[in-house]
Formats: sequence, C-alpha cells, structure tokens
Amino acid sequence: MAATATKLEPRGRLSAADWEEAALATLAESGLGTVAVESLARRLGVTKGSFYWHFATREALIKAALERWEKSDEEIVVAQLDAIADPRERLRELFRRVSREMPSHVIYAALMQSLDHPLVRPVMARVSQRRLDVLSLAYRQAGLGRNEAGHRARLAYSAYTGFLQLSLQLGLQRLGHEDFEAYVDHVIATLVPA
Amino acid sequence: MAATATKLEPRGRLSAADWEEAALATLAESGLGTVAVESLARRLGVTKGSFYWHFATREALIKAALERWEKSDEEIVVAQLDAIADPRERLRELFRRVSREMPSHVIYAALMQSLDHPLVRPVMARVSQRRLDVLSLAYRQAGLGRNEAGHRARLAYSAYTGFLQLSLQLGLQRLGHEDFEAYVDHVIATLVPA
DNA sequence: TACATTCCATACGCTCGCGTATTGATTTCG
DNA sequence: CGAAATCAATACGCGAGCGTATGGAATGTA
Repeated sequence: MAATATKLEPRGRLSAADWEEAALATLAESGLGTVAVESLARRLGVTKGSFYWHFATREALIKAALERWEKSDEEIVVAQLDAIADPRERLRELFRRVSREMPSHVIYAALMQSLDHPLVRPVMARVSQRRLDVLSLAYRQAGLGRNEAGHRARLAYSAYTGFLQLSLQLGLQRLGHEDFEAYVDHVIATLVPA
Repeated sequence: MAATATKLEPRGRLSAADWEEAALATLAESGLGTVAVESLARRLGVTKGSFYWHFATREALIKAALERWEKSDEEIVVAQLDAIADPRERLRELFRRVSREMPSHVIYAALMQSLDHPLVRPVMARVSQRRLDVLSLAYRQAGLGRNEAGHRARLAYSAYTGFLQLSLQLGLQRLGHEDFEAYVDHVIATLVPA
C-alpha cells in the first residue's frame, strides 16, 4: 500500500550501470538534491556498503550518470534529425518531439534546475550549444541571415527550456493533450518561417 | 584584498528587514541554497544569536524575504506599465525592461532555480500567473483572438524565463550590450504583432 | 572442494547547518 | 538613575549525508 512505490528495479546483484540508472530515475522524479546514496540504496534494496564498492564517491556516480544521459541524449535528440532535408519541416518536427520522448526532456528539465553544481553546468552548456547549433543551422537553411538565424535559434531554445521549466517545475496549468497540440501549432506558426 | 567582498551592509543594530535584505542579496548572488543563517550572520557582522531573536527559523526568514520581494516586484513590473495605452508599444517596452532593472530579474531567476522548496513555488506561481495575464491581455488588445493571445503570452513568457535561465544560470555567451539590443529587437519583431 | 573475486551489511566517525539555552551588552524610558 | 526591553555572543545538542573500516555472504574457477 506504499503510496510512494519505491520500485526496486533490478533483482539480482547490482552493477555500476544499475546505480546510474537509478540515479537518473530519481533525478527525473525529484531532482538532483534527492540523489543521495543511502536513499538510492533503499530504492535498490541494498545498503551503502554496496554503493561504495561500485563508486568512490557520490560525485563519481553523478558524473557517470551525466555521461550516460548526455550520450543517449546526443543520439536521440540530434542524430535521427539530420535525416529531414527540408529545414522548415525539420524545425516543425523538432518542436513536436518535445511531446514525444518526454522522459529525456524530464531529465533535461531536472538538470536545468541544478545549474549550480560544477558537474552539471558544463554538461548542460555542451548540450545547449549543440541544440542551439542545430536550430541555428536549420534557420539558416530556411533562408534567414546569419544574425537572424542566431537570434531566432536563441529565442526558440529559450522558449523550449522556459516552457519545460514552467510546465514541469512550476506546474503551471498542466495543459491537456488537446491544448498542448494547439500550443505547439502556434509556436510553429510563430517561430518557423513560412 | 578579500576577493569575495562580503560587504557588511548596515552598521548599527539590526532589524528584521536588514536580514531580509541580506537574504535577498545573497539569494541573487548565489541562490537560495546559500542563504544560511550563519553565513548571513557573518555577512552582517554578527552571529546566529542575533538572527534567532528576529526570526524563529530559517524558513520564517525566507518567507518574509519572499513576501518583500513579491511586493516590490508587483509594483515595479506590473504597476507602472498599465500607463502605456497602445498594447503593441506596451509589449515592446515590456521586453526592453528585461535589460533595465536587472536586479529584480536576477532574484526572479534565482528563485526559478528553487522551484522545489514549498515556500518558493507558490510565490512564483502567482508571479508567473500575473505576468501571463498581463501579456495575454496585451495580446488580446493588440487584436489576437482569445486562444491565440493565450498561446502567444505563454510563448513570450517561456522565452523570457528561458532566456534568463540560459544567460544567468547557464552562462551561455553573455551576449554583450550590443548584441543584446539586437536580440531584443529580433524578439520584438518576432513576438509582437505588427 | 578450495580459494579468489565480487558484492553487500553493519558500525562507526566526521562535517555542516539548524535550532536552543544562557548570559551579556546596549538602548529606552519611567 | 535604574529597570525594562531590545539586540547580540557563546556554547551546546541534534539530525542528515558522506565516507571508512571491516567482516561476511555469494559467485566464479582451478
């Protein structure tokens, strides 16, 4: 009957990867601040003793989890997107992707709330720069000038990260599936050149 | 020669207001997490003993500081803005205000990084709702339909909060005074209907 | 089976920040 | 001036989390 169903994920012995996954899961649920070793241990059905065999320190775990996430994010968000030739359609698809594959965005949003923390900031700086570059390139290919494209990319990316913050962290009117579609359409109409 | 010039603000005895101001200053500088009573005490040139005479608990201080900020923010951002009759010009001025009066925006951005924390979230929810309403109204008066106005307001506000996060927290290319003006112009051109 | 490696539990120490208790100084004011 | 009220210093207790030490169980392997 435990309301907070602390789902213990793996059953047998644990590997470093298990801890990293658990860390990312907890991160997505309640932020980096709650990623504590004793808490994770309970979640996994073991104790600290286990953790410190796999990792030297809590920071080491965070570092590993971040690398794991950054890698998967790199593939998901960026890679399978270059396929779309038409830049305008690529932009539209990019905006739509925010709804699908939410899990990765949830972690993104959680990490953006921990931009203090020396390990997180550089990761998010790289991730953000990559996304900005993708956007900027698409806008250039869509016909905008160098400066225009840069500004529009920054605007679009700001809207993206801001929207996630308002929705997931602030919890501002959760915006049902219906209205969300309408909103995305409006964003596309406003930010994607005809 | 102390690099981190921990400026002790008031000289004589302290009042509750002094602690609140110091809390807001520290908040703006390094986030809510660093708003600790012993730290503030050092900053003010006293010790904990003083603090706990003025406040029952750290949370009480935060609560008071938040009320103080919300009040001042309410006046600055909202009040002296209804003056501008033309909604389009009002929107333009609104975007420009992000550059001036940075201090309040810095505190805003810092608080948006602490949306966990039970005292902060409701405050930011109210503040955000007010600003969204202001935007939405302006867009309606500018001729947009009910839904259009709501969506555009959300988009503009997302861009606002996202931009602050990217600039102040992530530190993404600090964007010199020159480029910043150009960016704001681009935003206005993109988000304010002709 | 024997032995090494891998994984985990228990118990402990340490630091940091909050909050309390107590005493002391400094105003304020009758 | 003397007493009350106001503001502050010192010392202490406490819980949360990290990290360490050490022994024990489980798994592989010769």
